[in-house]
Amino acid sequence: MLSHERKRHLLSILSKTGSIIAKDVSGDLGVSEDTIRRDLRELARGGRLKRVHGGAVPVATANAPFERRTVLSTPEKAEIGKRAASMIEPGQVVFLDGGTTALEVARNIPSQMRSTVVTHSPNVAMELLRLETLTVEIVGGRLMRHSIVTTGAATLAWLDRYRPDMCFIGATGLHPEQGVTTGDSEEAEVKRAVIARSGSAMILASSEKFGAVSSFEIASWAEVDGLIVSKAAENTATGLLGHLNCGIYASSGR
Amino acid sequence: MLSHERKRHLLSILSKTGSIIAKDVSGDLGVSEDTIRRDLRELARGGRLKRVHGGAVPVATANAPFERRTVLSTPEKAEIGKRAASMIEPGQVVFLDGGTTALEVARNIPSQMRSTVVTHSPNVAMELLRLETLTVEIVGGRLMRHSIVTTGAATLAWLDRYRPDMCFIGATGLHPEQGVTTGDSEEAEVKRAVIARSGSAMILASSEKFGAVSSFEIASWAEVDGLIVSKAAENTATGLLGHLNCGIYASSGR
DNA sequence: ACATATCGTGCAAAAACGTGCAGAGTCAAG
DNA sequence: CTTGACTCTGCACGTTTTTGCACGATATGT
Repeated sequence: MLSHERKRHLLSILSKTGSIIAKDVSGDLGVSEDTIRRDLRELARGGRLKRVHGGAVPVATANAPFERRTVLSTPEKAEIGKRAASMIEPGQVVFLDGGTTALEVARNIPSQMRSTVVTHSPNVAMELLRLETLTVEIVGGRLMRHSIVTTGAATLAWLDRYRPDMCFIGATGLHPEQGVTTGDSEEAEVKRAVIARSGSAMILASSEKFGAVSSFEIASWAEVDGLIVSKAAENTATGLLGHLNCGIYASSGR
Repeated sequence: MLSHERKRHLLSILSKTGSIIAKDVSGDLGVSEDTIRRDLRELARGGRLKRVHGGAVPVATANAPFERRTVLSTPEKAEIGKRAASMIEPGQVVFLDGGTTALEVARNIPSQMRSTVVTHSPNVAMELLRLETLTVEIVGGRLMRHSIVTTGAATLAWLDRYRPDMCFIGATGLHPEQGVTTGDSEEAEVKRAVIARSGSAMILASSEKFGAVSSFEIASWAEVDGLIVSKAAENTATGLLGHLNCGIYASSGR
């Protein structure tokens, strides 16, 4: 057995069982403990594992950069996400906005779904990679630190290439007279542009946005095709916005 | 038996069993060990395999199923990342590739750095958001599931808008004669395009890539301005690639 | 604190290595 | 057909790497 092979075997044991006991391995491989110890020392020098008395353990998993921003997600948002995801048909091209609710949409797309999702949010895109049969496209541009979406002239120019069947857009204000609004002008521009190019426009509407108005208009109600709300918020939504020519799609509950 | 035939046989053994032991093969084929060793040396020179004491193993790249997940980041990559990050000057526009080593570059950029980083990898972009004073831009396109970068015609078209001062590019093969290579043609195209548009091109070179050749060329050595390596790998790098007109930038150690 | 297991280092034998060289085979020009 | 240049292969020889063992030092557990 080649020494290189032996080292690979050691790393493989480590990743499978989480630890190495020098004596056991030396028996299994039919070489002396000294040899195993030497191998372990060299691997440790290369930082591939951590040497301990009696054997070795995996190197400290201090680097867990994932989930660096533990997104606060509420049950309501998850419910909306599930309802929105259920509207996606195979073969469609769908635009998905950024934000926590849109992330919930991504999380609830059924596996094996065969369609194309376009997004301008890197963390939504990362979440979508979970789905093996999905085509994911990212719209580039300058990345906004707070909302984790791309915006700006570049993003707008890029968007011009897409004509999605449907889009799911987040908003911070949903007011019967003031329309759909959000708090950042750049983001509002992107959302406007997406809605203008989409076959149908769905707003992800968590209940705390009802009746609120933010500084920048995304769309009037005439431009919006549907509102996705939780079951608990259905009545409130209908009371406030039901007279508008805009479908209200409520989740069936948990 | 012809030497060419023998070499094919060697490669076939390698792909089947994952390693070659010179003595065994020489016995099976009825030729001397010297001949096998010569063959192995030549194949290694061409980057088709990696020579080790006692025989040969596959060149360290794509076909390592279990290492893919476990070896997310090694100390060597972190070291390279730190060295690369230290080369970024305030005010510069820098392109950062995708991949684990590039991610380490992102992690090691000092806070308060005022420059612009362009990347086609959403997870690198997410990491860069840590830096409050940095401007981050994403190059859009179709997202590759495996490598987590965007590629394709859209990405290439978009790249045309950038002229970075410097770029940091990952690769899976670094061979004195075969140049810089990687395992996916779409990714190779993007890397090529970036290098062509950058003031200077730096390759993130972890040691297991030395002497390896992958299927698609990224650049010849003439097009590359520098190689970033760990301290431990500096001598190997100089020995193998030092004669090329290409700077070797070693980290100062941990 | 003491017994036991494990560790690191120095050392020597064995295995594998690279290199130079010579014989055998190949091929093309004369 | 002969000759000479060339390549491929195996062998000899000195060098390097790997490996197992001995021995004193260090860590672990009761």
